This record gives sequence, structure tokens and C-alpha cells, in this order.
Amino acid sequence: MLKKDAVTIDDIAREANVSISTVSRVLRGNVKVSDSKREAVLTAVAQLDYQPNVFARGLASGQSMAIGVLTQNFGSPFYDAILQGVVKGLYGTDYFPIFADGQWQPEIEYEAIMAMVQRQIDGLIIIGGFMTSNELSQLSTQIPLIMVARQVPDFEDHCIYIDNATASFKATKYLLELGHKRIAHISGRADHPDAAARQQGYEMALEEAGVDIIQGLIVEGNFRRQSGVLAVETLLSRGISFSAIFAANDQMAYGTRLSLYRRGIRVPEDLSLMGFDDEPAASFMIPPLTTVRQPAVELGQEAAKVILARLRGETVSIPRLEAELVVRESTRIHQ
Amino acid sequence: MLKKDAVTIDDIAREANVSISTVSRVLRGNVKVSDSKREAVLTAVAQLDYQPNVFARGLASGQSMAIGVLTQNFGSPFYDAILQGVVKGLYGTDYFPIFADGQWQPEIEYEAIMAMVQRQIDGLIIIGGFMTSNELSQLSTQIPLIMVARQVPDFEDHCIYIDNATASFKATKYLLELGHKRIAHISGRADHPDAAARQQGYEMALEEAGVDIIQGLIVEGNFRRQSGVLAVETLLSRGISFSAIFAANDQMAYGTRLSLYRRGIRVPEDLSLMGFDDEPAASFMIPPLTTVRQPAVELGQEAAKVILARLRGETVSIPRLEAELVVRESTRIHQ
DNA sequence: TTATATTATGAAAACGTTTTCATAATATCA
DNA sequence: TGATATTATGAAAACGTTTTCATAATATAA
Repeated sequence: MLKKDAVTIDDIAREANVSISTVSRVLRGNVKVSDSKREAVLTAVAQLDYQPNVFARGLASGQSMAIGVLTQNFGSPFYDAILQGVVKGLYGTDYFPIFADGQWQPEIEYEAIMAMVQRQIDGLIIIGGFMTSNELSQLSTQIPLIMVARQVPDFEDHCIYIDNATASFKATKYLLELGHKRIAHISGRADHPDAAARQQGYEMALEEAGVDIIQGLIVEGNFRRQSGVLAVETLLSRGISFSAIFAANDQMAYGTRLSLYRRGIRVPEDLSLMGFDDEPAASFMIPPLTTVRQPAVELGQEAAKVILARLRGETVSIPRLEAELVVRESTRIHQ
Repeated sequence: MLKKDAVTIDDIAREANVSISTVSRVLRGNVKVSDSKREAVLTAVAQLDYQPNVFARGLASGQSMAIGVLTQNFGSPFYDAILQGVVKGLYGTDYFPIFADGQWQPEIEYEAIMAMVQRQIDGLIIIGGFMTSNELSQLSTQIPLIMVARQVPDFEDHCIYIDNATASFKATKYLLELGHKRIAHISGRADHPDAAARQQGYEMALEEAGVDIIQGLIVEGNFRRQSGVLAVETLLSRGISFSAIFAANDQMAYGTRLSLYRRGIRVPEDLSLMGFDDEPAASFMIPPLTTVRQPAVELGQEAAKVILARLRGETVSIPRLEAELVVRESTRIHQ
């Protein structure tokens, strides 16, 4: 809180020889004021370096001009990229983002959202997370709400996401086209819908190609790097041969890569490796990772756009974004 | 903003048969209230699910209970880890962090800080950035302020940082101990004091060991991955031989690694590679990166602790944190 | 020209708290 | 027991805006 006693609207009113109502009107710009008075107010504002008090404004108007943004983990590249998109999308508007971190834990997520709601945010952008369809519907009656990077059933008109199954299908199909038949899959955490969708896409592609789905080639991870390491151990211990691994996100692909390196298994000479997300770091993996690109920044930017529009009372429909295969050097034709 | 008309302190007062003053006193807990009334108020609060209005509170008390946190870039692992530390340090207190992103651009940084100050934050944590010593001193007369991960001259009692020169000295010394004499250095961006300090530590270590500093082995990067790639090109084009590279941060080390991979130069067999920061991803580089660990989470956590204490009016001194060498597999004895 | 509609403006109420100030109730002391 | 100090409490002012309402000034229509 600034210590110097702030300039208030009263000071401006006195300086400009008008009432505080007029000052307010000039500042908000929603009601007509004569040019001469407007002029006077504006110069007074500039002269005294007036900064409106956010609390007084919020209290009187019932608007905070803040958008709450819930991420799951500061430091997760994919989520951070979405954050960046939101920042970008809000930049230059009167709205200000307030961030909170759900830390991939349902209770913390709930608390964080409530803390933001209590802080009177005007809109809420939730990135991923665990809120159920019911909870979200309930919440969205209270506050404009957009869900990013997650497809919640019965809530699709609030969700900006790419179709995980389709994207995953593309990735798997590419591996099949390279001649791989035994493709292992490291899935995301079981309680996460995205993980299920990605696994589904993988299985669909295999089916379509007439390749048997081998349960022993599917192993559950948790979207974190370390789980990729463990998954390789598990996979190898099962003794079923395979020529490619499709990890449900890039992070697990990095873990996988490390595990393979430790065992002297070369990528892509001995084994092809496919990720999912296309984080910025993916192109710096050794070798650069073939993956499916989720347009993260765009997702965030679109979320900001949509919520802004809805706040203005416009009815906009959710844009559909597509994932795109990014071929790099971690995959090659199966000999 | 919640649509259902909120429960106010008046409702509680009515329900509990006390005045609103008493309700406020119970809620704030700073003034004694008889047990019976306290009881009554508390049950009413629970029953009606009362949520205090942040704006009214802020307006009346002059406190926002918010701490502004300025980062330089969502998505930068090192900064994100500090953010996490701040979140951790604030968790469970009455204070709530508000984040903004300076995007490594002085003007945006300034704007973002002003936006937060205008939002009446009670304290400010700035991570890195470009504010000058003067600007910071000026700002800190207005608001409690802690600078993290940057050492600003004449402002040290507000700065939580590790000694970059010493840390860098350690790293270089380790390479020297491995028998490397020709050690290239990829520095950070020239306008950044940390970059200068790290280069200084590198030079000090060489001097101490009686090894000549060769200007041709020093090349300027900008702390980003891509600049590591370019640095290797530059270095090789100069035709001066070297057996180790010390990059001023991990990100540039990744870029370096990729560039070497492309040229078929093996790490660590042909060349040792040293980073700086120890981001979480460093241990997943191929091969795992030897680096200097900045205790990022701890830095953030300490920043939160210190600012909280100062907000309570306590005079606490800044803790000193040490960087620590983390030896992994990207370095080896020079043959 | 007069009656009526429109416009710009200021006064004052509202927003929901915290906190000062006054006072009734109670405790403490001689 | 009476006088005084202490305590708990409520009334009311304050925080700095926005917005409703009333009104004076002006434009428009007959």
C-alpha cells in the first residue's frame, strides 16, 4: 500500500471546479460531459497524478476488473505457455490477470479458486485440473468461466481444448506408417481424462491398422518426467519386444529418453520415441523429439478473448484448435 | 463477481444479535469479545457461509492482504521455481500472491509493477529484472520490497541472492581440477549484472589457477537455449581449441548440447559441459548435466518469509544462501 | 412565445467493511 | 460501601468510489 496519502477524486473535483460525480463520469467515460469540464478534469488528473483506488471502485461498482487464472503448476512448460497466452490476450485491456496454482491437487485447486472468487474476480480461467462437470456447472452460474486444455463432458461450450484422441491417433498412425507394429504407450495419470483420451486415440489407430493391442505394452505414468524413467523399467521387465514408444506427454518422453540412454538403447536407431505437447524444450532433446503440437499459447490467448467477449455480454462460440504432428529426429522407419 | 447477493456483516450481526462492530471484532480477532457473543457470531458465520468482501475490507483498513510478485517470464524454469517457493512461503498465511510477468522488457516490467501497486498490494517481490538501484530505492520508500535472485548495489539489504561470482568460481574451479585448461565460457546477456558476475567468477578461477584468459573462448549469449546453439557455432568458427564449455545457465547448456550433438561431438567423451542453475530438467539432459545449483525454491520461500516479517514490522536480516556444485555426467577428466 | 422534452450537473445515497468514540456494565481498590 | 479504573459493546464516522435522483439550464415543438 502506498504510504503517501493518495490523491482522491475529491482533490480532482476541487482542482477542476466540478463535482466528484462529474470527475467519475469523465473517468469512466460512460456518460456525456461537456468538453470544457472534461478538459478541466483531465488536466487535473494529469497534474495531480491521480490513481483511482481499486477498492473503492470495486466496492462501488461491484467489478474487480480482475480475471482469475488457475494453473496446475508453475514450472510446467505446457501450462506456462498457456499462461503466457492468457497474459498476451489480456494485455492492453482493462483487465488484469490474477494467478493461482492448484498444484495438481484437488483440494488445493478448490481452495485456490475460492480464494480468487472471494477476491471478487470478474471471470475465471481454469487450466486443466480436476473439478468435476457438476462443480464446474455450479461454479459457472456464479461467474463467467472458461476451461482450457481440458474437455469436460456436458461442459464443452466452456472448454477450449484440442481433441486429445484425434491428436493421439495422428501420432500413433505416424508411427504405424513408419512400419512400427509393436508400439508401447506410456499413459498419463489414470484419473485424468486427457490421459484416457490419448490412450484411446492410440488404441484406435492400432485397431484401424489391424494391429493387436497388447496390454503388456501399455504402462501408466503420471505426466511427470520421472514416471517416464520408471515406465521404461517396467516395460523392459515385461520382456515383450517393441520398436517404438509413444509417451502421453513430452515430460515423460524426456524421462523415457534418459532411461534408454542409461541402458545404451539408441534413439532413433534402436527405438523410435514420440511425445505429446511440443513444449519449447522438445526441440532441444537429444535427439530432437518428434511430438504432437498443442498450440498452448494460442489456447491461452483464445481463452482470454472468449472470456473478455462474454464479459462484454457478447455470445461467442468456442474456437476449435487443432493439434499438429511435428516430425523431428527421435523417430525413424522401422527396419 | 458472485451473482448471488452476498451475505454481509449486517446479516451476521442480525443473526447473532450483536452489532456489526462486534462481528468485525470477532472476525479480525484483534479485540476481546465475550465468549458468548464470539460463539454466536462464529456460528452465524458458519451457518450463513459468510465471505467478507475484500474491497470493503481493503477500503476500510487500507490493507489488501496481497503480495505482488513480478517474474520475468512464465515458463522459465528457474524463475518458475522461485515462484513456487513464494507460493509455498505464503501458503497458510492471510496473504495472497498476485503475479505479473515482466517479459524481460524494462517497460513492461515497469508497467506491471505499477499495475500491481495500483492494485494496492501490501508488499512486492521482484524476481530479477532491470529496475535500477535508484528506481528500486525510490519504490521501496513506498512499499515493502524484496528483490530475489539479483544483487543490486547499494540495495543489498533488500536482495536475496546467491553470490554469482563465487558460484561461478566453484564451477570453473571444478573443471580446472578435472584437468581442463582451455575452458570456453558462454556468458549471459551483457546488460545483465548476473552475467557479468558469472563471467567474473570464471575469470577469477582461471587466474587463480594461473591459466590464461583467452578472449576468443568467451562468447556472449542471452540466457536462452537458442543462444547456446549459436555460441557453439561462433566458438568453433574461431578455430581455438578447447576441452570444456561453461555456460552461464542451464538453458544455454541445452542449446550447446544440441549444437554439439549435431556436429557429432560427444559429451563428455570429447568435451565437458557445465551449466548453471540446476533446473529440474538438468538431470534429464542427455547426458545429465553437471551444474551449479541455485536453491531457487528456497530463494522464493525466504523472500516470502522476509517480506511477511517486515510487514509485521519485525526487522529481519536477509538470509544468505549458497550455491552448490552438482556433479553429474556431462563432465569428465581431461585426457 | 409558451409548454414540454432533453441535457448536463451536483447532492446524496450506497457499497461493506474497520475503527474511533462514547457509554453502560463490571471489576478493583480504599 | 462508595469512588474509580477497566472492560465490553454499540453507534457512527470513515474509507473513495459509482450511481441514483433531483434540478437547473438548454433545446425543441407547438
